[in-house]
Amino acid sequence: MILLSERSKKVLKTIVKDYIDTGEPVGSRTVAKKSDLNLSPATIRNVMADLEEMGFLFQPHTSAGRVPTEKGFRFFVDALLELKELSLLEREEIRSNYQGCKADISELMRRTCKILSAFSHYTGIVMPPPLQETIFKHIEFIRIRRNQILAIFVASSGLVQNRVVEMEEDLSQDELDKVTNYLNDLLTGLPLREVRERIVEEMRREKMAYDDLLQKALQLGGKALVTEQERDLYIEGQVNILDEPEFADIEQMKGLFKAFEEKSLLVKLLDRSMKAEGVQILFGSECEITAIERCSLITSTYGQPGRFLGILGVIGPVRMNYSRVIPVVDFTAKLLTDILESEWSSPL
DNA sequence: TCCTCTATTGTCATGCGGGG
DNA sequence: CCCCGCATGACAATAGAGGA
Repeated sequence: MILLSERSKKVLKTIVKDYIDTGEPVGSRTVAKKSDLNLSPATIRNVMADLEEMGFLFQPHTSAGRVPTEKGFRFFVDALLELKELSLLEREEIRSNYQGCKADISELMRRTCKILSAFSHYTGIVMPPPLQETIFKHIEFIRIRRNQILAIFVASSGLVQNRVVEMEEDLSQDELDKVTNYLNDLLTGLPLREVRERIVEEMRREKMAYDDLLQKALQLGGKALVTEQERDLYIEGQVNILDEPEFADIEQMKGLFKAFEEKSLLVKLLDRSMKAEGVQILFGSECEITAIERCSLITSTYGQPGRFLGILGVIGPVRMNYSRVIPVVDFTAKLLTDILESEWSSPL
């Protein structure tokens, strides 16, 4: 923990706040006026020089004011930030956004993402619960053309997933209906992570019975349901970031949008944040992704402690209104947890 | 391209108050 | 009474912005 005098803290706080408001470097005169310290600009300058030496501030050029560094922001959010509680009205407003989508998990995720983006005015991201944890409810196969079958999987959560499966051998729709019935009998009620074992086990047994169709059914089920751990990511409100002057540079912006597009990097980053409970803040370079190094990421896990289902958050400029966005992320995560606990985990 | 204007800085001499 | 630390106002230096 870094030790700073009360005065230095106040100066730093004033600078960070002002910088968040204006986006402009902050000069000693401004600090002298805006802080409740009754000191002259020359005195503030000395403090600012100290803070710069310690790495909390930096100067874009000699005749400019100071801008907080990442370290400055980090100290600000860790030690100086006063959170502004969401008003009752805002809470109600957020809650009302969930009306009527509780059965469908992808809709739930999409709305959560929209809420995050709308209430923060930045970019919302939500990583849904891993498919592995969902419970098998129903599967349906439809023949599209020779060797190609559309698999429609419905989880008890309401999640629906479509996938096109290639089969070496052709199956008629009639056969597929039998396959459908067989698999539904076999798998209903199982969490997806147990489906693989069940299929393997069943294949071994069916081999003994030499039932060709059932063999194929199991093969098909395996292809449709057993997936590598791919995780989807919902992103909403990318455009909001364009309003920020920091991203006026075209190259910067391109990189940022590319990062939004290939989600795998973000997924990795979010996975890392899954380890800790509650609200977390990562600044630019801490994210270890060059494209978003001018951004910061506020996340929170959702689900019960010890059994997190996923993670959600907001990406915005480092110069972000933390006192507002942190409560939005926190509240949304808790609300989503409640919704999932009451609707989603209940059997069928 | 160059010049002027403006904002901000660092530094320095000065003054003030407390402790020895 | 002197010394020390600290706050302050004055001032020159510097660099970006904007106009000719």
